[in-house]
Amino acid sequence: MTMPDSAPSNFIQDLITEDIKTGKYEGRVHTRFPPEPNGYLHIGHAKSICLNFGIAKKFTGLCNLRFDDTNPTKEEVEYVESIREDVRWMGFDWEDRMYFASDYFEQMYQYAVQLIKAGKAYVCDLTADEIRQYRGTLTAPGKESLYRNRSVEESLNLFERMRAGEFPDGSRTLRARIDMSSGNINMRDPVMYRILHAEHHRTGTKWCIYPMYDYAHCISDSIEGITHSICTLEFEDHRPLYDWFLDQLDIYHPRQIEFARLNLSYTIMSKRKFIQLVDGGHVRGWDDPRMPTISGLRRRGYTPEAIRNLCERIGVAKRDSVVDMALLEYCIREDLNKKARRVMAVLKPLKVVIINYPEGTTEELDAINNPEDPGMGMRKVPFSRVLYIEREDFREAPPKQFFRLAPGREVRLRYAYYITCVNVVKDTDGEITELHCTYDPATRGGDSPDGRKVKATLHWVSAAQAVEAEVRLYDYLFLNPDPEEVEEGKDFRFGINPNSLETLTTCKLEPALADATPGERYQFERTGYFCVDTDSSMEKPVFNRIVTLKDTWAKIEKGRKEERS
RNA sequence: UGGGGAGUCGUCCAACGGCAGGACGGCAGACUCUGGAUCUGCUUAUAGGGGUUCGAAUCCUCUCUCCCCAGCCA
Repeated sequence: MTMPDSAPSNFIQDLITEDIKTGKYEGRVHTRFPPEPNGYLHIGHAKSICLNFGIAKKFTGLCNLRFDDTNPTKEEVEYVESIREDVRWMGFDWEDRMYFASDYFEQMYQYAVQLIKAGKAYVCDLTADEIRQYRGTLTAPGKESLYRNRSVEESLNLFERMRAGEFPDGSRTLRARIDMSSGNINMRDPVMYRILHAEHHRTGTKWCIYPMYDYAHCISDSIEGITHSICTLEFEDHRPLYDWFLDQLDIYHPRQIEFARLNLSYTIMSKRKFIQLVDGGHVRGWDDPRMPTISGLRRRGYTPEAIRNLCERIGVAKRDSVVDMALLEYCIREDLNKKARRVMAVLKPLKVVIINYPEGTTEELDAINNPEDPGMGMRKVPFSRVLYIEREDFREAPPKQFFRLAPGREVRLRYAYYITCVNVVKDTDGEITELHCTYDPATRGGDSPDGRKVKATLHWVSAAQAVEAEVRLYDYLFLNPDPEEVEEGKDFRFGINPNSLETLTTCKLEPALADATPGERYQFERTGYFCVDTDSSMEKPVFNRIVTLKDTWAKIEKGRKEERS
């Protein structure tokens, strides 16, 4: 795994460096990645993963994987499995340090008893509704619960019986006794434990009371000897509570540091909305290649290297920000440019007959597998009288700056010959069905001995040997860079891109692709990077377009279209 | 109108009292058997007003704007 030392520093590293200098935590650095196993990880989590594991590595410290599983009604083993897989795939190793907050339930219970004894916590019989009313508002202080001053003995007794299962869900809570008039609502006697007669994916039915995040998280960090507990901005005003519990308990006290979560243009990053996309049939599942989930990106063909690189490039700060999707695309192109084998594939085929090429003849031409890496070698590509080229590569009436094939024009077929279009064949509807071209035998391999130049080089596939395939072209899931920005009264689904998936079923691939296996990535020359989908089979290969190549001509055309409208 | 945060190129991140810099994007150009890659150049920013200072993005002050918080979710 590479995490170059050139990785730019950030304010968190600065704080840690300072802590090391002053001898806080004896110079140790120990972080954790603490997902709740209630859904699949997305690229926003990737930022946190890279940050936490990256910092540990940079300071030769450790990073734990810890599941924050304090809410049995939402959490499932299925998610812990997928999270483990995703973190591992991202290239990080927690070694033997995979923990669960639920591992610490007994200790948390004991600490809670301790807080009750110290008069710092009490059992409250208010209903959820009453608690809400008593909490006050953003501008008005709260009211103290009438149970706030009940005796330590009574609270102790009640808390014990809560654990024993004597009370129904929601009937009582354990609350911290802090300050109902605090400007910080989190400090208005927050709930520490609630009664939940629910089966937990790890502890089964052992518990019917479960700790709340604020109480569980700081204690988990403390138990694991975490030095720097890195979380997102919305927890900033929970920090006083984090500190309060640890101070009251007088136990080892990590430092919480908050950073801005990742947002990406043209996509969303919320579990709730992912579910709406999946349930609404807008995507095919959590691992749909259009989803910003790690599993979606993986299926799409993104590499861990590219995602890690993105995380490094975007930096870490406290300001809310939206990273341009173009940067993610840059990262995957950069990675795949070095690694992906080049191959020819015609997505939207147009038949070409080389009328002066002998019938029934096939020859093998040499092609380079990766011009960026000569070590990847060469391959043979069959050439014959009938070929396919890309429909887009021919224009009967070529516009200005269109260099590709047109009537009477000569272009190069990559690694093959120069050809000239001599005739356009159409059907009764006027649709072009095939092209007749002549080739120049002297240009075999793609160079002309007389030194004449052509302005375009086209990719092509020999018809007789072509492999048929399905190719899925993806576009952004949303039309607007900010999916939240929709018409008054409409929700984010109104902005879904209806054309985020285009399925092509008649694609022609060069025979080298016949035995491509799921997960393999290729560059289809001139069109983009593609990855063999998990739906793929020998009978019917399926490819996902990971990202297009930069396309100057497409940009020119797009510019013209916009000028006209 | 309570509390907590944040404001630097279009976007993201630097600059920690001393020439506002990098990356992506965009725009030009060079090169090219991928209109790819590569290379070169250009473009554009310190929210606003006061103050301190030889010197302010940075320190002080006032104002403005944006984000988060009223789950027995995390």
